Amino acid sequence: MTEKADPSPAAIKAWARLMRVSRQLVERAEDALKDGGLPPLAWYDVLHELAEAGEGGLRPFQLIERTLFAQYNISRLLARLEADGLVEKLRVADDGRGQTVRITGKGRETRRRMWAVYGRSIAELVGAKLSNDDLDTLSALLGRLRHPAMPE
Amino acid sequence: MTEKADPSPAAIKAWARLMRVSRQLVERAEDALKDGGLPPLAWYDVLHELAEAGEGGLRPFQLIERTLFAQYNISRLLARLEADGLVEKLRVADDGRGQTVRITGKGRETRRRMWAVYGRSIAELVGAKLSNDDLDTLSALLGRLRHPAMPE
DNA sequence: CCGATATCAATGCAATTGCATCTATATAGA
DNA sequence: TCTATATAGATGCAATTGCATTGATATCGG
Repeated sequence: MTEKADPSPAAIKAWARLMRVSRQLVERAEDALKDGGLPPLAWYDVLHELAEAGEGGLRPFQLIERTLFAQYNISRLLARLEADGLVEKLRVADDGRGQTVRITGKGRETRRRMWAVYGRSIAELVGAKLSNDDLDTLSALLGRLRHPAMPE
Repeated sequence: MTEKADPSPAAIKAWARLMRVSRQLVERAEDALKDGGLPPLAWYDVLHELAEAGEGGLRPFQLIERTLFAQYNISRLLARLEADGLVEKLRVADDGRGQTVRITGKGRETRRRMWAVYGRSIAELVGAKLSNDDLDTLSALLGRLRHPAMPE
């Protein structure tokens, strides 16, 4: 019976805050990267996943699962990263359709330089605003908003 | 001395959740609107502000303050809204540079139809996942992440 | 083995975004 | 008043996004 109910005021407020705050924070993190002459956040997300994945690399569709970017978006983002020499694409033996994407040394270096700025943004924008207990509470609440069957 | 510190694990986790969850939720709300043959969320944001503003309307720069959209973005969004007959632009007497933007009847109607879908998304994606107490806690925590000197 | 269907990834094209700049009016200061 | 600067908003152009589709290989059912 709660199927089509209008949202409660509390839900609307939480939604509005979530939308507004997340946009603000993204914008500020992006600005910090730009000011540092560094690539946008999206590049970091991909480089981060690839760095975690190690030498084995990842298939593009695995990046899609992990980052939530659209397929065409990953396809073109990888093309740009490759053009910049930050990743390399390798034919994969057992699947003629696909490829494996691996981060390069230059890619790791770029990721490190981005993290110096990005990590600082996170520390300032979030770490400095809430105690660790509050941060954990926030993480837990946000975790309950994830779509079912989402990793991490 | 905490100036340039790296972010704590708790901060990183909260940041990651915030980025991921907010993107997921936006995407799902956008999808719901699309499925209903309705305009994107950005239109709702503007129509909502204009509806709240009433007959007096708002100046574009006021919309920029309220919605956080970039100036060029508002400029073109308003052009599209006007082309669709959802808003109208009025010369304003005491400032020859500017204009006042007012929502039309059709604009109000569109906003209503969007809310039927958008509100339901909020109810499902947020209202159904957390108790009102938890929603209030979430709002409070997010509120502490706002950039200083931000409205609502 | 064969055709039907599913999956992986790329891409043409339209719409939107971002950046830098531009026009026009307003305001401040000499 | 006249010039310099600031503010409001629009816009040309490049980059990115979104959508739909395509090409290529894999897999499944018979």
